[in-house]
Amino acid sequence: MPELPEVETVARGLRQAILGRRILSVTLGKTDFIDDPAALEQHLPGRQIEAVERYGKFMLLRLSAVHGQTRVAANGDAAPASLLVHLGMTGQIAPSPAGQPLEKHTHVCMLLDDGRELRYTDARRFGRIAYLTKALLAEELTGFGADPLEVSKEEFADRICGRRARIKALLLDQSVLRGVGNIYADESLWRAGIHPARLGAQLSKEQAKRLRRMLQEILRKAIAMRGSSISDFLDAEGEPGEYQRHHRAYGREGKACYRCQGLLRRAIVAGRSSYFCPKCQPAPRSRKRRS
DNA sequence: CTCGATCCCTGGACGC
DNA sequence: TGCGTCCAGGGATCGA
Repeated sequence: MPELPEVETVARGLRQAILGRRILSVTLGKTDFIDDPAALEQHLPGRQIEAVERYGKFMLLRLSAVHGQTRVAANGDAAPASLLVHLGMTGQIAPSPAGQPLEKHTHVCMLLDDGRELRYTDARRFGRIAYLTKALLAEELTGFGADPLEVSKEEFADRICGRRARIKALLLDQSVLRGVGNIYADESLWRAGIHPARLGAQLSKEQAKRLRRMLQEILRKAIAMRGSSISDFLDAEGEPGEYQRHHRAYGREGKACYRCQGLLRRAIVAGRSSYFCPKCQPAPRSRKRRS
């Protein structure tokens, strides 16, 4: 479940590990989650990894132009480009010595110029990998919402308070905020004392302000602790994160609330399991049937 | 605009 | 031990 903090952790690890390396060749396994597998094989070799960025839950490997190519394409094929990586639920990307046996579910291997291989593994293949030219990348990144760590309180309120969708759905909506997933949505709602089924429009300015502050605090702390490892998240060094120890809501159904000692509940909100404290996060007036 | 349902996929938990 | 079933969930898509 890599969300913003986990993706940020992986991106930082990759930055340390592979910046400046050149990709020599590409080997593919299953490719049904790759936009255009042939493009990877064709366009990655010869390019240098110049930067690793995070955009929401995406990672962006910025690739150099191809130099010394005898047949430089007129269609911009040799120009700088990017590799877009989304880890989905179970994606992992990390360098390992080229000789090392392949982990199960390894679907992309990029041989680097220092004898290592950058490998992508993904059991469920909910992830996504795409080779993108500058124009395609720009197109790909339109329609995303604000970065939750950067968003001002005014913009946050604007994006939330006018909406009739549930706050949980809004937090998960990547076109509202980019990078928040189920764990950090629930954690921030618990901290802010807001029920996940409250409508955006039902939040006061004060509540929106508090929610933003809690969300940012939690995301920063989670990044500092290298993310949450629930089932199988590992960073680019193959290490689990530590933030799961600080979860106050996610996965705590039936356990005592850290604030009021009441029992946490789980309900499906916006199609996702949502954990909350019925006492600290009072339910909205129900619009429909409900006991 | 917002909703729920469905699909993608595999591993792990659980019941019998 | 082993099988079947359910669940996890980010995102796309479709119909209501």
